[in-house]
This record gives sequence, C-alpha cells and structure tokens, in this order.
Amino acid sequence: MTRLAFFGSPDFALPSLQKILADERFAIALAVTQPDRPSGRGMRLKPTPIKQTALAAGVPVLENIPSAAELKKARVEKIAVVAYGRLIPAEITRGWECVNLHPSLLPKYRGASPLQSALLNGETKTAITTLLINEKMDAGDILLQEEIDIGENMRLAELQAVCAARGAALLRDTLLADAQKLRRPQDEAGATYCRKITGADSLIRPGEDKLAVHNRVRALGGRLTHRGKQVKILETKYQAGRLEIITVQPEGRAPLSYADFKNGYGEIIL
RNA sequence: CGCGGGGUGGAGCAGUCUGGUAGCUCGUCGGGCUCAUAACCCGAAGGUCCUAGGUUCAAAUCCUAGCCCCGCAA
Repeated sequence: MTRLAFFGSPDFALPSLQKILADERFAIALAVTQPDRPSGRGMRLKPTPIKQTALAAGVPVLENIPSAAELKKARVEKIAVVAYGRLIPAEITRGWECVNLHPSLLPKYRGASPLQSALLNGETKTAITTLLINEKMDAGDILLQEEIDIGENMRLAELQAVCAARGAALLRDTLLADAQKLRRPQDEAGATYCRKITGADSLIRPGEDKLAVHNRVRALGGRLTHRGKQVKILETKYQAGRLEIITVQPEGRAPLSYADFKNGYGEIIL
C-alpha cells in the first residue's frame, strides 16, 4: 500500500481522487487544494470539489502547500497532482516522486488551458499524459501517454469528462508502475504553450469564419451582442461547411433552443 | 451586504418609463390550396400578466413586502 498526497482543485481532478480512494493499493495521507474562494451569486466562500470529496472520505485537507517536514510527518511516499492550480516548489518535487496528470499531447499545450486551447484551435486529436513534475511548468519527463480523438462536434464538457475519466485510470496505472523505467524526456523543440483563458477569448468577432465560430463555441461558449443584449451561444453543430446554432442563452436568462430564441429575439446574424 | 437581468395564453418575447380594448413570432386545433410538404392562405381555441397588500374612477404598468429563475465576476 502506497501512501499518497493528492494535490488538486476542480472537478477535473475529481475522478482521479475517487479512483485512488477506491483502490486499496493506495492510502491518501492528505489532500492539498486551493483555499475556499468567494464564488457564485452572492460571492459566498465555496470549497473546491476536491476539498468536499476528501473531507467526506475522511481525508485531512490542507489549503496551502505543505512543507517537506509536514509531508514527512504524514509519511507521504508519492504525490499525485491533477489540476492543482499552483506550481509546486522544488523542495517537494526533488524530495518526492510527483506524478502529474495533464490533458494534452505533451510537449504540446503545456500550461493552464490545454483542453480549451486544443478545441479552440480545431485539433482533432489530443491526449492524456502523466509526467514527473520538475521546476518548469509541464516540462518534466513523460511517463505514460494515451491519445484521445476529438470529434468535430465534441464540446468542452464532453472532452473534459473523457479526459478526466480515462486520465484517472492512467494516473492510477502510472502510480503503480516504476517511474524510473517509464520516464523519457520531452522533445523541447516541439513544445507549445497555452495561456490562461479570459473572458475576451469567448467573443465572436464579426465576419469570423464559420469553423472558427464553431470551435470557439465548443471550447468556451461564444458571446456576442444581439439587439443590445449579450447572448451566449452554447452549442453549435458543424457539418459539411454548414454551421447550425443549437442552444443559446441570452443575458439574464436560462438557456434555450435556438428555435425558441428566434421566436422572441429574432435571427442571429454572424 | 460584489454588480446586474428577469417572472405576461403551451414555447420564446413585446408592452411597464408616459396607468385606459392583451400584442408579436411559433406551436395546437379546424378549414383551404397543392401530386406533395416543415411551404402558403383563411379561421378558432387558449391568459389568476409570480404572490400578497396599497394608491387610483381605472393597474401587466405606479408604491411596499415576499417567493422563484438567471447572467457577470471568481
């Protein structure tokens, strides 16, 4: 039985945590996650999904990066990291085997938004990769990698669900294996980076190519101004060069089908 | 007390500022046209205008309180 520390924060990390919790070959000594943040309407403090699940499972939760001494005291042998949200200091990456799950075809799409960026760029293929963490972001030696096809109409939620689920299994397999035998360095020449997504990235530009609109919508949801109101396009279908709008959401309103939308708001002109 | 939008026939909206006949697009039902249709034409049914008070000759519209839904942001 391997004693692990689990670093993670959002929903994407949840399947990994659950898979490890359910596996008797592992024991989770502690979970490390981002502090509660004001969130949602009313800006109330809200714990991360990882914190909620860990506490429910009786796992101690830390909201700050522990010192090496704390990890030693908890008798942590290995560390699993999934979308933690902060860089992990060298003191830890040098003292422990830190295995990270990153949803991209490394060395491509290092950084904060691999799935969104891949969709935005219209990639037809991505991957889930486990790697050893070093000082540089997502640049450590690769352990296991599994390719994932991206369908033409696949949306972020689906892609994320697939990567999170299959990534959980890949992470478990990696943690059970001998990292020293698996490790192989990344091809630095092929490295690309994605930055953090901002609100502006979801804006649909006037006259933008149909396929670009589609990619934007399925990656981030496309926003535009329609008759003076902000409207978000939630779902489109792209087939044989034709773009069909499926679901939209006007500002202040619940999502609705485009057919309903047209009845009240009129047609959207792209 | 983070900022903001909304609740009107079955669906999506306009009307509210400036009180005075319940409107639009769609759906449903009936009829017509057509070889035919998700197309077109004619007609019909269907509404406690979120709730409770208040103001007024008169409230979807103004005032007060409450319930519910949602967007931004992070």
